[in-house]
Amino acid sequence: MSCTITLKEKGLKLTPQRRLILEIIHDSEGHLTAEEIIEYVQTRVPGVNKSTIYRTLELLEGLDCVFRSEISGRHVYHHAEEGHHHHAVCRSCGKTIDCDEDLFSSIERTLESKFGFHADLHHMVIPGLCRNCQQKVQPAK
Amino acid sequence: MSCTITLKEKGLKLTPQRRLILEIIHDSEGHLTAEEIIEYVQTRVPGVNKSTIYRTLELLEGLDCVFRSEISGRHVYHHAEEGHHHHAVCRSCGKTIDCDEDLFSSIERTLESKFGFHADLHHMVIPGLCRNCQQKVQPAK
DNA sequence: TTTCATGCAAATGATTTGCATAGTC
DNA sequence: GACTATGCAAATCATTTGCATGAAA
Repeated sequence: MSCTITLKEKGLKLTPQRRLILEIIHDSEGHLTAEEIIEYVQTRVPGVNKSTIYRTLELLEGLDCVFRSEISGRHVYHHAEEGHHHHAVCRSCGKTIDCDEDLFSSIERTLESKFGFHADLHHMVIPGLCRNCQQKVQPAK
Repeated sequence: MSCTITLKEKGLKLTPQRRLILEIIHDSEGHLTAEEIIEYVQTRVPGVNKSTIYRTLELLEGLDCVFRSEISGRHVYHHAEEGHHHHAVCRSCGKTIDCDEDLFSSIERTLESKFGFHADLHHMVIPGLCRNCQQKVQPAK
């Protein structure tokens, strides 16, 4: 993994905890919330502390090994090798659809030319309803 | 204000606190964070409690008197009469540019036809850099 | 005079931080 | 052995909640 090399180059240590966290993010397609990562880490190796995981994630983000974004205030991570892209997330079932990086590029161009605003639309989370959940009856509650 | 009528119709009470909060949201163009609203309310009437303000905002959202969205985990409100629209927010100076409601409509169409995904892109917050801040030298830190 | 709303204080929940100890290089 | 990383516990910070009191209708 390129990340382990990056760690070494920076004089940072490759601890078992960091290996494990890297491995988990690496093996998952799509994004993981910080909580999911904590859960998976602790399932495999009980006793690893939350703080360690948060600190590692912050570190890896700084090294551009993982990208971080936010879904309703929570941190969400995916590994950098996936490249930038967007997620359409179903608010009913949670299913995620990965979308192309340039989905928003026309909007970036519009904002640039209209307002001179340089938008960062690199890893958007798009809320909505997936095909299946649209078909379910939506109770008026 | 239509909101006060809505309150009465629902058998809800029009208290001074609610009046004030409505007035503040109404008088501001653009969005306000919950914290800003709390600050403005307490400047005008010291002693109004945070919980009251949060509860009122929640209530007003339920009545569709205000719209709520999120900027980096924080609640952000604007009054409903402005209609749906989007904000391009400069991450350097905080300046906000209001954008047209249908800025994202082509993306909505793309997601719909490609994946059958029904996106809710009603009140997006678009991070980026405004014209002025792009011109400032970006120190490498 | 009966709901509904407020204030207060305490709870929440994700994330962060200080500090002593332990592990990597 | 030096310096970094970890675990633990306590601190944050925005938001929420329970409950007794107070105010609209």
